[in-house]
Amino acid sequence: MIKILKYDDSNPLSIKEYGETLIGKTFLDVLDAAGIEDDLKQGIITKTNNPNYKGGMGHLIEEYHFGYKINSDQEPDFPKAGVELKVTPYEIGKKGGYSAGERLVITMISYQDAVEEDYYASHVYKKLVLTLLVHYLRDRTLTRMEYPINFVTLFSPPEEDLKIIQQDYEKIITKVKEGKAHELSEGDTTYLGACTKGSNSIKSYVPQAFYAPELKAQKRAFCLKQSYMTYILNTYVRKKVDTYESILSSVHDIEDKTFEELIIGKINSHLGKTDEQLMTEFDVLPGSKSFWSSLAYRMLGIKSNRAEEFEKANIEVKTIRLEENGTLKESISFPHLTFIEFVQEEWEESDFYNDLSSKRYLLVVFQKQGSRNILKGCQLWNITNEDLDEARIGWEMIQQVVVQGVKLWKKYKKNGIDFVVKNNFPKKEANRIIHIRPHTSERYYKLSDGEIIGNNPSYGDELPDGRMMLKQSFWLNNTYILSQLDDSLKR
DNA sequence: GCATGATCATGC
DNA sequence: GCATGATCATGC
Repeated sequence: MIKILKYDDSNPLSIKEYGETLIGKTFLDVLDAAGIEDDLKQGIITKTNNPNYKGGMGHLIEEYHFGYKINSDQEPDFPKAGVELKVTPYEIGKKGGYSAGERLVITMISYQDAVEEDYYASHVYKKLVLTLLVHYLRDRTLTRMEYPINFVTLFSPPEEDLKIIQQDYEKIITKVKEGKAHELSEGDTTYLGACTKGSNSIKSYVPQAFYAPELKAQKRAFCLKQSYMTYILNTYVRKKVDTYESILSSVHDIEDKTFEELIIGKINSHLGKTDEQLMTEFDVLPGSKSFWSSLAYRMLGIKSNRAEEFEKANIEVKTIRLEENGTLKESISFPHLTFIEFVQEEWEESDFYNDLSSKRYLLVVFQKQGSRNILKGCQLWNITNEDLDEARIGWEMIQQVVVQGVKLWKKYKKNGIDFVVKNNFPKKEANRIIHIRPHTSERYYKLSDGEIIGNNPSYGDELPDGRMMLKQSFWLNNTYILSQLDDSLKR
């Protein structure tokens, strides 16, 4: 049977226009519109509603709206038009913010074949240079078939982004060529990442057949990072104008150096200056909470404390202040956890894992010298897979304590009146990478005998057994951060 | 000297 | 109202 397509599959605009007829429909509506017979329909619904059928949403649109059979070859979905179709979720947060629900997977990284050296001729480039983005709202109170499709957008990354993506691409294929695919991590790069693929991490390790057959590496795919997709969603899909200042003034800034070199160069051009000198130079007032961060952003040429590229790349600026003797007092905090969710999480799906593995830091290092702080330099840092695995052990130990029931007891101070509430979480030295600690304005506990400590329950977090404990956050150990700094920053 | 529980203070 | 950069106070 020859199927007549309802659009011109060699014309991107025609594909887009036909795609736009999806807007306002749910996945169920799409099936209905396709006139699928009832008995067949029930099977499709069951299959698509199964959360383990990850590609289900996309397959349904390809097959029942656009009317072509899915393929897993590396060409764009509409080869004659050079358009790739991506069906991808977005979410609306508690405060009304829109964010991408997932990273956008482009294509697998092959360990079987030689890498594609020429970026512009690569499958990655062909697939991401022109994409029809179909965004549906992932509202978890509904079944998958009830999710509404609300945006259809023909998207091409801007020139500057394509250049940064090229630099990311080179970085990834270089590691693969060196037989170091096992060292790949999504945090290594700026917009284009090497994300893990395959549900069970043990099973998804395969030999690096072409470049290092004796070494296994986790299966990975090229992807556009979730942070990047969130920016695209808000700027190009929803067309909101609340954009951030850009570090790049044009693509020329990164023609003869990489984006990373550009960033590091901008900071390092101020090497050896004191906080006082920088303060005067950039007219930043001392005493504010954002003082250190402001200095860093001004050195990058940004007037606010947000930069477009950093939002897209999920890069966080952290100023590190070393003591005169070279030690580091502060640890780095993460958002507080929610115990009820925490006890049910698997490491690789956990909030903390997602945060820690996808985040990259621009560490801007100062060292105290007398009453001043001297700029020692900066470093783009993200955690290695090995250290991530060590963090997992710490995380699991903490999780075990919550599962078994945290022990809480009062310890009175010498005055016999004041007390602190102690707990049996693993101590900081129990794990090289992370520890757990509170991070709130006040304390709040509800003990097993019903006694309440504190005034404001919003500082407490419910334990699985109904008691409440002061909200807790994961922290990267100060000693670990210090160990990760380049030697040149510590001298 | 440092870990740990706690809290201050700012700014989104 | 809350998250988070920053810092404190106690006690081992």
